[in-house]
Amino acid sequence: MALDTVYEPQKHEAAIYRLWEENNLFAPTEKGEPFSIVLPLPNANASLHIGHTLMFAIQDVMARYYRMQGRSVLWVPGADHAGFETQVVYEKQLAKEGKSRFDFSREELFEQIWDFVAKNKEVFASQFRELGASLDWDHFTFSLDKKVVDSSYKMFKKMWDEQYIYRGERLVNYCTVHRTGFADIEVLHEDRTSPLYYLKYGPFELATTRPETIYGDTAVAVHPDDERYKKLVNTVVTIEGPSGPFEVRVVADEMVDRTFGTGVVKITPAHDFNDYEVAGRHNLPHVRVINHDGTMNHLAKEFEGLTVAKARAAVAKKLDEKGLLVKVDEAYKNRVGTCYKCGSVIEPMLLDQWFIDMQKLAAPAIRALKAKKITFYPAAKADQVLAYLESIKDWNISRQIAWGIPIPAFQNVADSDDWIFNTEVDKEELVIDGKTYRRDPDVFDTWFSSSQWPFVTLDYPDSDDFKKFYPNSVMETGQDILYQWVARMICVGTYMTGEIPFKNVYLHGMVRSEDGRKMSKSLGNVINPKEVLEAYGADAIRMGIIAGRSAGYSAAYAPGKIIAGRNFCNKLWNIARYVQSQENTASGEVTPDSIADNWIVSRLSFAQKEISLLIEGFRFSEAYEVLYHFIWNEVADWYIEASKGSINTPLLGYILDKSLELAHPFAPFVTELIWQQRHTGSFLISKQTEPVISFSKEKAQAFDRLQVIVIEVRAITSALGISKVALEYSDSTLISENEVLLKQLAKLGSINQKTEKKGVSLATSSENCWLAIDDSVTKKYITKLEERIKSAHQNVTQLEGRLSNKSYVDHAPEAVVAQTRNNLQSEQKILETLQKELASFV
RNA sequence: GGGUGAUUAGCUCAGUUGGCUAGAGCACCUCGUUUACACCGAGGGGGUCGGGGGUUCGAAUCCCUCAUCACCCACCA
Repeated sequence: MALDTVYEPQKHEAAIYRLWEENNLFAPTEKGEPFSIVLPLPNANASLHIGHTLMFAIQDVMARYYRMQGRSVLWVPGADHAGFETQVVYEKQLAKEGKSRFDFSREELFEQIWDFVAKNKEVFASQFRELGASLDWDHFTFSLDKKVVDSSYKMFKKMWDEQYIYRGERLVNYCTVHRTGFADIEVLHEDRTSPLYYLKYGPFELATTRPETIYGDTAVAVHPDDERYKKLVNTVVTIEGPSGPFEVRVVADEMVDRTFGTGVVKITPAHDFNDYEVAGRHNLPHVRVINHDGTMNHLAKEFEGLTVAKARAAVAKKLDEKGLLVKVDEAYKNRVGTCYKCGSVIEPMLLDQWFIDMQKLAAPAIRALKAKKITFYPAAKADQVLAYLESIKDWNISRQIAWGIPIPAFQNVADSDDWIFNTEVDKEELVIDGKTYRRDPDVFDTWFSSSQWPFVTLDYPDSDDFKKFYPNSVMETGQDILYQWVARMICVGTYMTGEIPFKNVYLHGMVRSEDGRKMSKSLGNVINPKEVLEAYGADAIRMGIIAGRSAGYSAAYAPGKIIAGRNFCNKLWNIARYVQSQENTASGEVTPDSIADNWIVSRLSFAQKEISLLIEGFRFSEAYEVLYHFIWNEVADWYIEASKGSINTPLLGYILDKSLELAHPFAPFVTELIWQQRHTGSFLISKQTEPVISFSKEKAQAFDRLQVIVIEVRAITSALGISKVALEYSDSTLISENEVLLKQLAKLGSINQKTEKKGVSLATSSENCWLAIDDSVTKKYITKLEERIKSAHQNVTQLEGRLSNKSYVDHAPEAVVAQTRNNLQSEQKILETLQKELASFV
């Protein structure tokens, strides 16, 4: 069968994936040490982005590598309902139709989003396949699957019973546009310029960025040691406000910074996190003046119905009119919490929510981390997680949205403190013992379900899968969700199963745009992986995205590396074409014979060991480099070229097969495709790696020495612009025994044994040999020769300097010194030869 | 305000415990159609490893310091 000269991935990739899938080759094997990894579940609301490519490439390299090492590999695919995220995407669609989520009941909305997501799940599952991901599709889990919901309910119940969960009215980060609360970690803090208003406030003057919340003030705070205000502490003072006088208590609290403004703070417990805490310490009432939609309520008197921003300006104006506004610092800079989806200001809002006591939940996780039970790549991330968990605050898990897992809790309509656990969430009301209970309309934070991923996907607690594959071998994910996901999985996994959820965490950085900036739709610098995939193929994009990346670091998307990947596939393809064209004739035993044979087997042996070490050490980019170099520079450039002189067909076939094997984790499609042409009825994906055949070290080293001759001949002939030169030598068995090989590799005209030197000596080889070049041509060589002498001279001087340093000889390890001596000796010999050469010309 | 990281060739980046003359891909220059491959082959140019100081026989690598740029965390009204 004649193969195209250029490899076209588009023609073959889909068929190869189908072949794997139809033969059920992604499923874990019965035997073998388990290796398990769960895919960080992509959001079910969007298609693939370039970051996914990196994630898939790394994880698939591991899955395929360990599968070929005989491990029983389970790689679990999934999709996240991504509650809030997805609802926002869907709301945008509704907006295009002129509708809003508030036009529907939560049940109606849930149904609609369900249909919307079902379509998307199909789309991205097909995209995983296009990248060659060897995921076990039978284990596919969607975060709203029954088993995830059941597990979430079980966990909620356990936490409730064991008092890890409490319900309470707390100040919560709230987006008034999306009308839901968030966890602290979801809030984006932005630098903003906000006017700082200096107000006359009863007997005080104070600075505030929020004059509109004055209607919710229930105290004014000063520092306990502040002499200026000491007399007023614990008194009740009358404040003239925008709509008339009101009374507040003066409290002393350490929180107040005496140097800021006037050292006086108005306390609005219902709308500020600091003030809320002050109120807790001093037993102050909470007065809510802002509605959930971000407008002022009736307590704001004539400002009722205005948005916060409008009310702020209006109240300030009113205060000014009443002579209560002292001054305004327009250039005041502060940090403001914003909604990461719409950018609107997060309003601290008093809400009844479910919270997890994180100090309690994190304690076992902290112990596990301190005991170094989980290894992080990069290692420094372990300390970051630890620091995060040690200062963690309680986790608000209630979300006021439709798209998510309904919270299985019902409240007694007659007694607001009476809550019961019940999973009949399809009912709005339950009547139990004559008492009526109404369902909590909220849903869980998405991360509440996804934090269970390592065990819920394995059907914890009784399944064979769980027993075999938990804890997971590796958690590979983006460093951007270290806290949101990785930290929570460690907490939740340890809490539920009593064991850490995974042994290793490998974090990849972000794929930035070509200019090094963040990729974002608004900047218009997003790379669409689908286009790259279509242009270069999956193998190319996988290798290109892995190349030159190390754990935890973000790096720019580099198209040159994708092209290199594409070229590498073509190289493999053409190596195969060549080998197969030679194989038509003979078959026989695979044994290294010539020095080239032994050399390539020694290089193969080195590459196989090195690649293993690097992959197992999570150094994927370096493993890829070793592979690339072995196949391109050693197999193709040296061994195949050598084979054109004298060929060992069975060994050549073996080298090709082993190359395919080593490359398969990185370039699964092209390697399997070639494999299928060579070995019908067997699959490279499930081939088990065996040790490399044995070879003669002496012969391999002889080839090294032959290479030295070849390299110098090429350099001299290239510099002089001549070809087909005759090589002459005396007393060299290396040359006499390998004339054919040498002639082929160095493109020599002939090789002859002579007794007398006439021509240009080869300086770097220890063999006595020279190129028989005419005197008229050698003249041109003088300049080159002088350059070489200069550089050799520099090397000799440097090495002599090092060796004449007594401290170096005394202190450096013997091997290092010996190496230096060797280098000096060979450099001296080169210098000597070159100088003699020059002398003979002049 | 704290913390972490980065700065290596024109570009994008590697470089495990300090140790051969600091590497790769892309780009660049010269030559080349030879039994796979021009998505190619051979040869070549290009770096005082951000600046300064220190430790050491020896520093891209360890320490200090400065500069620039990222990112993360935090309750400054």
